Amino acid sequence: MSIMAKKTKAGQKPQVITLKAVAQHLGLTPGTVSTVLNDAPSARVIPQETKDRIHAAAKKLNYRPNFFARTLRNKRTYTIGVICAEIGDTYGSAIISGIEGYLAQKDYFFLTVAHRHNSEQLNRYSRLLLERGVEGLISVDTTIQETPDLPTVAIAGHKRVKGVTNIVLDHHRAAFLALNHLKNLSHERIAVLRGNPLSSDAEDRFIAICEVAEQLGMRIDPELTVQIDIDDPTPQLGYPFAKQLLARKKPFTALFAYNDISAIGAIRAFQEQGWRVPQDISVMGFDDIAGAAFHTPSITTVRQPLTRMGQVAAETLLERIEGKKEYPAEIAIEPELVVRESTGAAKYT
Amino acid sequence: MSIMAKKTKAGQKPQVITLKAVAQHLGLTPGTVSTVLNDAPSARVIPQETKDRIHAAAKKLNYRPNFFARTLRNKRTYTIGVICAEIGDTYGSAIISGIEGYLAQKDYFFLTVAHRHNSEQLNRYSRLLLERGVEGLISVDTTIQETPDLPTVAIAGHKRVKGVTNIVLDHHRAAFLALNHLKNLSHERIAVLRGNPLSSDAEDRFIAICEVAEQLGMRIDPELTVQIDIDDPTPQLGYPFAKQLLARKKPFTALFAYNDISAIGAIRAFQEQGWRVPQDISVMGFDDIAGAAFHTPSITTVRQPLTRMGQVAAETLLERIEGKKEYPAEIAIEPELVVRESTGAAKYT
DNA sequence: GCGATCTAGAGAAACGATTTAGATGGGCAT
DNA sequence: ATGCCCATCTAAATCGTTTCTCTAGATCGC
Repeated sequence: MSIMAKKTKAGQKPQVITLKAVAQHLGLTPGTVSTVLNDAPSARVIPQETKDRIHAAAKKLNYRPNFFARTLRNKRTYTIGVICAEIGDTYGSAIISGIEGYLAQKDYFFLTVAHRHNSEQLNRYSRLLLERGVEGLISVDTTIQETPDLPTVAIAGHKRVKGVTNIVLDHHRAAFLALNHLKNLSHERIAVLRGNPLSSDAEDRFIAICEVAEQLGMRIDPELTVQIDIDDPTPQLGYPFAKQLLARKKPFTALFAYNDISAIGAIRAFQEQGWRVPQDISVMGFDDIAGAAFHTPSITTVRQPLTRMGQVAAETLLERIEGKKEYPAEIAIEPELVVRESTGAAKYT
Repeated sequence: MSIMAKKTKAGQKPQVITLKAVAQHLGLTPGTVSTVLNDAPSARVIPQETKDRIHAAAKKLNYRPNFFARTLRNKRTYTIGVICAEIGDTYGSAIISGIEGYLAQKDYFFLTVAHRHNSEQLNRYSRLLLERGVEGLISVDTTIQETPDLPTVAIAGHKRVKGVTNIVLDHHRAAFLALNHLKNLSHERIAVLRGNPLSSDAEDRFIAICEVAEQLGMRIDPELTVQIDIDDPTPQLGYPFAKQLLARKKPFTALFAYNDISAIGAIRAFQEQGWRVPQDISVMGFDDIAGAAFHTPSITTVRQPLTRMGQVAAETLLERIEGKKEYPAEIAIEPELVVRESTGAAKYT
C-alpha cells in the first residue's frame, strides 16, 4: 500500500485555490460559483452552460473547499467523538474497527480519546471533543451519568440516561447459554470471575449469571466467586485471581471467566497447578476475541459481536445526527455460544 | 467512569458565548478581549486591571473560542492523521495506543483511517485528511511512494522517501537474536514463514533473516520457506501455511514465524499433526503481543515495542510540526529476545 | 409602449476569531 | 495655548464559505 502525493514543482509554494480564485478565473463572483458547486436551490436560474463552465474550472484548478470556512458557516463537521476506556486492547479496538468501517462509508471521521479510567481526563476530553465540533459521541465501556450535550450512543452502557442509546449484549441470554452448556456437562460447582467494576458490563453480567443460575437450579457459591480488581488488558487479568481461587481449597469443576483474556490467564494458573483443561477443569470465556479459537486448548466462549456492535453504534448515532427524532433507549445484541475445547464433562470427585 | 454534562435549564437553548458576547459584557471590543486572552504582543499596553477583568469575565461566562473560526485564521489545527492498514488487530491497535497516549499529553487530536490494503481508499483518505487540515501524518504498515505534502512519519516504513521519517525495527538485530537463539539450541533446519508482501515489514525482515543466517553459517532452505499471501488479523494467518509446509514432507526442527499471530496458528497446525511444541518442533514468534506470554505453550518471540514505536512516531512528528527543520530519515528501534516455552533443543532425527 | 416578469448574476452580510493600523483623551513641556 | 507623547482601546480588514437580497437587462403580454 502506498501514499502518493501529487507532484508539485520544487520551490513552488503550494498555491491553495480558494473559491475566489476559481471565480476570478471565470470572471464570476464567489457567490455564484458556490451556489453552483453546492447545487443550492438558487442555482436553478443559472444556465446549464455556465454551470458546466464552473464545474470544469473547479475540476481543472483542483478546487477543494476549505473545511474550516465551511464549518464556520454551516455548523456541520461530519465528525464524531469516540470515547473509550482503552484503545490498545482487543475489546476496544474490535469495536473501533466496526465504527471506523461504517463511518468511512458515510464520509464521516472520528476523533478518538482513551480515558484509561481516569475520570478527570474523561471530563476534560468530552469538553475538548465538543470544542472540536463533534456532532455526536460513542462511548465504549464507559458509564454515562447525565444527559450529554450531544446525541450519544453508549456501547456496553447500562444506566438508562435520557438522550443516550445503550448498545448492550443480552446478558441473560449470554448467562443462559453459558450456564446451560455447563449444566449439560454436569457441572454443579461453578466458580465465577467477576469483572472489574470499572468495566461497565461487570455488574449486569454478574447479576444475570446469578439470576439465570437460580432459574436453572444451580447455585453460585459466593466462596467460589472472585472479584477482579485490577485493570490490565493482558491475560494477567485472570491469572492472579485464579490463583486466589485455588488458594481457597474449595472444590469446583468449572470456571466462568469474565472474558477470554482472563480465561486465558486462569487456564495458565490451573495448568501450573497441574490441572488439565478440560479434563480436570472446564473454563468458559466471554467475547470470542480473535485469539480464542487458537488458544491451546481453544476456548469455549460466549461470542459478543464486537465489530458489529461498533457498526450498529455508528449507524444509530448517524441516524440521530441526520435528524431522526425518536431513537431506542436500548439496542440488545444477541450473544452466541461457541463450544470449543476448554469445556468438557464434569469430573466426578 | 462517567461522562457528565453541565446542567442546562430545560428549554433554555444552549446559548454559545462568542468573543463578541464577552466583549459586550465588558463594554470592550472583541479585538481587545482576543489580544488579552491570547496574551498577544500587543497586549503589553493593556493595564493589568483590564486584563484581570477580561479573564474574570471569560471564566464567568465560560467562554470557549470557536475552534473553526480560529483555525480559519491561524491555519493550525493541532490534529494529525493516522493512516493504518487495519485498526482491529493487535499490531495496529498497540501502535495507535502509543500515538494516542503521546498526543493526548500535547493536546493534539488525531483522525484515524484504515485502508485495509485497498489503495484506492488510501488515496482518497489521504486527500480527505488533508482537506480536514491535519498537520502531519503517521502511517502504519503502509508504504509511502512519494514525498507527501505534509510532515510524515512511517511506522515500519522501509522505502527512503524525502520528507518521511521511517520508524523501523532493527531487523538485522532481530534476525540475529532469533537465529542465534535457535542455533544455540542446535537447530539447523529452520523453516521460515514469510509475511504477506502487503505488510511493509515483510521483505526487509526476510532479507535480514537470510543475511544473518549466512553470517551464522546457517542456511535458509527455499523449500522450507512459505509465503503468507492472505491478509487475516487472526491466527488463521499461520495455520494453512504451516499445513502447507508439513505437506512438503521436508524435515525441519524449528519454525520462525512472521509474527506471534501466525506462530499461534502454526502451532495449532503442528499439534494437529501430533507434534509437540517445543519437544518435536520449536516455534519462534515476532512482536510479543499481549497474548504471547499466555499462550500454551507460551511463545518465544522477538519483542517489538509497538506502543513505544507509536509514541516515538508521534513525538517525532510533533517536533517537525512545531518547526524543527532537520529530522532523521530513520529511527531504529531495538528488538529484544523473549525466551519462553515454544522453543527448545533441536530433536535429533 | 409600458409595466410586469424572468434571467443571470452581482453584492454584501454573515460565521467567530485575529491582527494591524488608527483614534481618543490626558498629561506634560514649552 | 499648542504640540507631542503615551496609554488605552476602537475600527476595520482578513481568513474562505454560504446565502440572502438586489439589480440590470431581456422578454412578455396586451
